[in-house]
Amino acid sequence: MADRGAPPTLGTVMKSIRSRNGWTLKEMSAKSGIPVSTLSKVEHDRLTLSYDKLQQLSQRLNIRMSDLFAEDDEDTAPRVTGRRSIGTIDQAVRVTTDNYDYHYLCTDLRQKRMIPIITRIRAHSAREFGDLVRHQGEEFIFVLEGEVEIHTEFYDPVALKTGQGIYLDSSMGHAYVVAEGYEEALVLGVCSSADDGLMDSLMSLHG
Amino acid sequence: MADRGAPPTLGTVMKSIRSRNGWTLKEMSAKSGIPVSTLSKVEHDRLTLSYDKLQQLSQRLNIRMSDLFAEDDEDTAPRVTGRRSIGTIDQAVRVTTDNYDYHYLCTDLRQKRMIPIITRIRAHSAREFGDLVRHQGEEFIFVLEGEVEIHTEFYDPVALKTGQGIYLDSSMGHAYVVAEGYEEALVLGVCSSADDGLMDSLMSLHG
DNA sequence: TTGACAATTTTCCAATCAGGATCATTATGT
DNA sequence: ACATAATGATCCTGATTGGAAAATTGTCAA
Repeated sequence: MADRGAPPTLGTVMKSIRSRNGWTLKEMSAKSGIPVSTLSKVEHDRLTLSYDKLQQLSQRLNIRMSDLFAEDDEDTAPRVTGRRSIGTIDQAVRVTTDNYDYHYLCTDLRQKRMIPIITRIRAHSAREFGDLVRHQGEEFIFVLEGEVEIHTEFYDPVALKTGQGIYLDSSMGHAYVVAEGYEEALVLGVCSSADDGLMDSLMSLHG
Repeated sequence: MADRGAPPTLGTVMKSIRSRNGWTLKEMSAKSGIPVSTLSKVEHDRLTLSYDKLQQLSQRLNIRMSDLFAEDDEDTAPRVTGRRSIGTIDQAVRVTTDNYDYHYLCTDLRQKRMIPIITRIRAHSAREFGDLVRHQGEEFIFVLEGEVEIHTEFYDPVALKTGQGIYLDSSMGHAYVVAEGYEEALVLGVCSSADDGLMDSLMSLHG
């Protein structure tokens, strides 16, 4: 049944969690370590919880954060099948760092499983690049122009010509630099997981 | 990045989100609607946020709750820990269908989250192509050579030139055909792997 | 049905903290 | 020196926690 207008508050969610498990406020209080009075107030929307309490709740009650915040429940949210986004480099969201020049594609599409990024590489040596980069997830890099040298934590450096690609575990330290004899190189990268890029350490380390 | 003992506070998380996107506090403030002073305090762990602010943040910044709370998400954990695979078109696993000529890259790497495929397109019209294709997951297609016409279930056809890409929900019917005036087209596709059943459905539909 | 009586829930209150505005200070880069 | 970014220091209103006291609800025997 359609998710009728009722905007699910934290109180609603908490109450449903509690009754679903047949707990009294006292029991829930014991399990969560949050006083009965507070729980009561939350359930009546006279109060919400702050970060620490939410975390405490999620941990002690063994529930996921996404359960506390009303996110699409496959029961209530009619899965909109059919989204798409066209990505061109000049419509891309551009982010510049010392080593890279990122062009995030299709940023209008949220919550995607993969992040496509066109990247211009500037560094010409591992030394110039600096520390290897690590982040969550996996990535696939495909060379569009020039030639790229892939440095990783556990392998010897390897060169990729235009038209070649590499797939790697992003949590393994890695760095892409322009190969000998080239000024620049352009690659298409696709990163798995968490929306909106995972290039955190890139930016913080080399921004 | 190894999940070293560092206790992931809200401040830590927020800071990494911010630097990952290359935002200043001011920019992040504008995007999120939360004052700079508050953001600064949060990042320095002199403050946390309460339910409504967290929700506001997650909505305005288009990030998921699970990103705000650093919970190891199996969604983001690499399945190919510390591994890599180089993919060239001539080492690819080739699969031929009526409409496409697939070159599966990096097939030596199992259990990956994404499947990179170089595809040569032969069909020149939706009619010639036949029924639209549907399968689980999402895909990003990038045009390497020629020009491609993207037909989908819910959108008008659109043409992609070399260097352009499209990201779409694969469960929406789709078909790629060569655009007018071109003999063939070559695209790089990356499919989110829901895992490996993909190859089967592709092959059964067009084999 | 009524009157204990206990369990559960809600209200009340005090201490603390979140949230925001403003000004001062310290880099950093132009 | 100048603009921008980041941080710190106040100050203030309103929200949050949590303990304890009231109110509600449920149970059961007479």
